[in-house]
Amino acid sequence: MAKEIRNREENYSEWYNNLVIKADLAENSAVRGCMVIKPYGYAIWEKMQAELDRRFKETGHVNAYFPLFIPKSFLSREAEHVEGFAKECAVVTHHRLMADPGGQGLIVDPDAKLEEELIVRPTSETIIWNTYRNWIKSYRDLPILCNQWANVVRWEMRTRLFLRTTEFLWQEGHTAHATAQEAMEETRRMVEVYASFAKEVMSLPVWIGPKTESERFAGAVDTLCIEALMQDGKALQTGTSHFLGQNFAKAFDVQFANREGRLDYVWATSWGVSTRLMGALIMAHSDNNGLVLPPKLAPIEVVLVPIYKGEEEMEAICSHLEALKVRLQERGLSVKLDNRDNVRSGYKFSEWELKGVPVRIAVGPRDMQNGTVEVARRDTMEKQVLSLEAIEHTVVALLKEIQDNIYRKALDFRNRNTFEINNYDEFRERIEDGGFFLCHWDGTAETEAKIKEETKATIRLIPEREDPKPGKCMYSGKPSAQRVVFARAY
RNA sequence: CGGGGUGUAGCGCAGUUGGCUAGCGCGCCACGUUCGGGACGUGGAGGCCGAAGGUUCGAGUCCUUUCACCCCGACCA
Repeated sequence: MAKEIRNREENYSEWYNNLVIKADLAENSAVRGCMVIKPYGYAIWEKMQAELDRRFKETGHVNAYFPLFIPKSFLSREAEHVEGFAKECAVVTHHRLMADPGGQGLIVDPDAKLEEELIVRPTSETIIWNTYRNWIKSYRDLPILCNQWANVVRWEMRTRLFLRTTEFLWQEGHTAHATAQEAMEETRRMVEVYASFAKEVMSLPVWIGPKTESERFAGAVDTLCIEALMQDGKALQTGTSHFLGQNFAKAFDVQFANREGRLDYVWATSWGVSTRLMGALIMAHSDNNGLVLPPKLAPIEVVLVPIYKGEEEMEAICSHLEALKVRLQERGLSVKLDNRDNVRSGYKFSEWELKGVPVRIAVGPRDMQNGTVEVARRDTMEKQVLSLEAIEHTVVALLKEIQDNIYRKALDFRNRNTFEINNYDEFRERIEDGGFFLCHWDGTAETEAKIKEETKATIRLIPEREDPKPGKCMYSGKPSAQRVVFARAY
């Protein structure tokens, strides 16, 4: 299936777009580069939010909320941060509209010009650190472990549903610590939270590791990330966790009295994942029949479809299914009984497959007689006729099996598409087919830039190995401490 | 911002060297027959042909301008 998709790589964008729209997840809005997340798509996001939030709380974090608007001067405080974000921001310059004196409509009231422009947040480090200054006086105030669920705006030149929209939803954690070590541990802890979330909830295998200097977040000392492989062979960064050192504390003058009574700057981290995760989910698991949702993220885990002739039979089967629905719900499952009488069952089958519902149970007159149901699983498209007895146990077990199987499938795909390459010519050739490439690199930004220029491949991360094996850079032949992960990326 | 493409019904499209009443499929509404993998028949509703200007007896079609969207780059979670 994956191969089928990759064979039409030139149409992958179209495939993805169509899938998103047909599966009723999202559409383009009237506003440039923004998207409308439709109810079915948003339900998936809510499930992600709930799972992530639970994990954040488990690791000692609390939620808070900071303003949407950031005074322009804040953004210019941290030099590298300016470089990274200044070029792509939405700016509020006025606070009032007025009727056009010359005709119809509204114009911006020229008298309502703001003294200092406000930036719609592209990320919240600056406004948060400006706030933290007031919260932190002593080591006793630390650590601060805040997260916020918010929307941010980045005026990217090119947009794509879920992957790169002008406005997107995300969570951003911002923590403050007394020591560098504590902050580094936090950075590590959160990237691990993302990785286990990806694996356990999204059924998505990811690589973990630090970025190279050139790929780092603007203003970070170190950026850890998770990277996943999509079915067209391209990599997707699905989460980041940054060790910010004392950069923002210095820029916003956030100092605290330590145990020895001396003033020191606070150590910081920030970490985030966004609605891009939805894009990853779609591109990693879907097949040509539509979405394939891991049960833990499926808004509907089980759909019940009656098969009938005539009103009488329909009523009998539907009331039978109502009872089954209750039985399944009592097991904590999210169940939909599709009792529409204006479409036929075959139509319903296709529609729920398109939406990625993991398990479908169909019941017709034959089943009514035999006390059976037809159970179909979305991941493999297999069907089997089972006894109605203890069906709820079977379904619960099946959902778990599907969750695991989707992961195994994605892991297998990634393993089959991860290559160790030593020769640059071979690399150039093989990169065209996509995948992750483990190669030696001399550690210089120049080599990294050359390779990117010549092949469009970037270093996604430096994988963490217990015993890194040294070698020679495939490009320059110079010594390399270990292999790094190259890929073409979204 | 560069290169390519597309704008005609809710969606997907056709529309000849300009020609008179703008079409098809899907969907929608009504009725009937159907119903174990995207049903069928009959009837019906739905369009300033992206926008503005021009050429012409006549423009969906030709010319100019403009806007929007999509794809490929640069930018990026």
